[in-house]
Amino acid sequence: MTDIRVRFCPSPTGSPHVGLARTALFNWAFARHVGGTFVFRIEDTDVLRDSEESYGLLLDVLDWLGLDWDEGPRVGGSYGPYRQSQRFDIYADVAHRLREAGRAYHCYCSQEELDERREQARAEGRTPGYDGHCRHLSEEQVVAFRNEGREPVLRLRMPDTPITFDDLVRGEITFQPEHVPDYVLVRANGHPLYTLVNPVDDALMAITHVLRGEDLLSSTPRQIALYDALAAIGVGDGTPPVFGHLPYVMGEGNRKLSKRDPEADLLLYRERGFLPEGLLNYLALLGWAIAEDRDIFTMQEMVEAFEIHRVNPNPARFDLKKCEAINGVHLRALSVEDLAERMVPHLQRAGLLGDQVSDAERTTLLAAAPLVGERMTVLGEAVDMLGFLFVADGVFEVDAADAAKVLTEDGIAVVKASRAALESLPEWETSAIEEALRDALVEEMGLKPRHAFAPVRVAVTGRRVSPPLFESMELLGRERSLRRLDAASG
RNA sequence: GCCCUCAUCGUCUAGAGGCCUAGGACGCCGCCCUUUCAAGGCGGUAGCACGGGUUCGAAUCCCGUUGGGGGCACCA
Repeated sequence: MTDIRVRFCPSPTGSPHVGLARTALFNWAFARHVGGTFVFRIEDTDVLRDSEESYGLLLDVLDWLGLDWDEGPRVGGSYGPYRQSQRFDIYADVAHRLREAGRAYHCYCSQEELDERREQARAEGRTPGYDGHCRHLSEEQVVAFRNEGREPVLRLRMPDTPITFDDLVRGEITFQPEHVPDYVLVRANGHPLYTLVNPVDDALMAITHVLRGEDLLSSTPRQIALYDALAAIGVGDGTPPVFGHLPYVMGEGNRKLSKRDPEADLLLYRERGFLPEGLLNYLALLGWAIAEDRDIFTMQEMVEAFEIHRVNPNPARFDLKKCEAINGVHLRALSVEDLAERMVPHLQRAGLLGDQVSDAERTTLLAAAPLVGERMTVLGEAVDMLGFLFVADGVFEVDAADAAKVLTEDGIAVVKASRAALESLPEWETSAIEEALRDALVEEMGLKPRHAFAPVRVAVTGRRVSPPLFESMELLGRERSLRRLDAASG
């Protein structure tokens, strides 16, 4: 084995989902760990379901996650093109030669006939797969079918021997020939199927290792058989890739996380402000562990440690809570500058910042970042937490429910007292503010701290839950803070 | 129905025959810290699906059962 080549080959349908990201991650980590080549191929042979928008999203999301590829769209490579929609002539040629060589044959059975025989087989307790009906048609039969106007599909002639392979995560697996019937490579309308194009491109692109979801496990013997047939016509060397079937990522209940599952939409995670490194770290935990007592790591650390045979074969439930917790750890590890920078798009989307961030706003953001960093699990939470700093006074509103709870008659008295204590403060900074408020509210009014500061907090930040109060007031500035105290008193 | 596959706390996992009185993490509960909320610290809760073997010894190996998942397409 010289050059290790792995591929990630999604179909551009719908919105990218987390299962896809996990597969991409494991392929990527494997390739990087062994110093191999990571190929990104687009399997867009399904004209009905594939979309250009989806294709764009795929690139977008991989970029966001930082899973870079060595060959594929945009970067090219010597095995291109990397979009299967641009390779139809290759498949047509391969299909033709497969038939010439007798490794595949035309099948004229109609859908109805197939269904009928399948039902019958099922009823009789036999394996319901294709029965090899058209395996050995005579010239006359073919002519007769043609005359009926039938268009044939192309089927691979499967060997009548068991097929065994050594799965990287599951060990040795054997399929008996009666359970892998001759299957369709090319539709009657001439369109090649996944079952043909996927192995053909793997062979043509010299892929050595295939890591994919366990849903493809039972199609593996078919692909191995095709590899052999392909070698017979000079495509590839007949050595099938080594397969490794990754466990499912399950959703609520005990179902595979499907594209329709809202929890599965990767774009949603980006919108909510998950960090790519946080999401990836969590995804890596679904079937793999870096060490006995550790689950936080960087992608670089993952690459160094990733061993495919250490992947656990059992399906994993996606746990949003844990995903958030892991993300929170990564978020807290960010530098102040980095965190501030990453919050910007979320604040912009909420309309709290404009397209151009002013120097003053940036300064505020930098000062606020350490206050909120340890309070967030995803970046999107910055909107609620920092809104009070960036919203114009005219637009600022106190949360009604919080006001009702805290800005009672007593509460308003507290607000008024704090206003009085603060208005002539010589220096507007955190410790001075704290000292003044403690003197006025805790010492003089005899309030417990928690009761003393709650009304002030609501008046100034609009909520009972906020970043630390005194720091927040310093950031807000004297003028705006006093105005809000006034507004709450009135 | 047949084939394939999986099986450790609620969840993700560590465990490659003795290091296991089964470890870690999330969650949950309690305490500490505390201007709110968090973060942090400390402690607690909870698991080897079942039954047979093999072995001096099994969470670990074998067989079976049960349960889950996937497949048996002109989907991927």
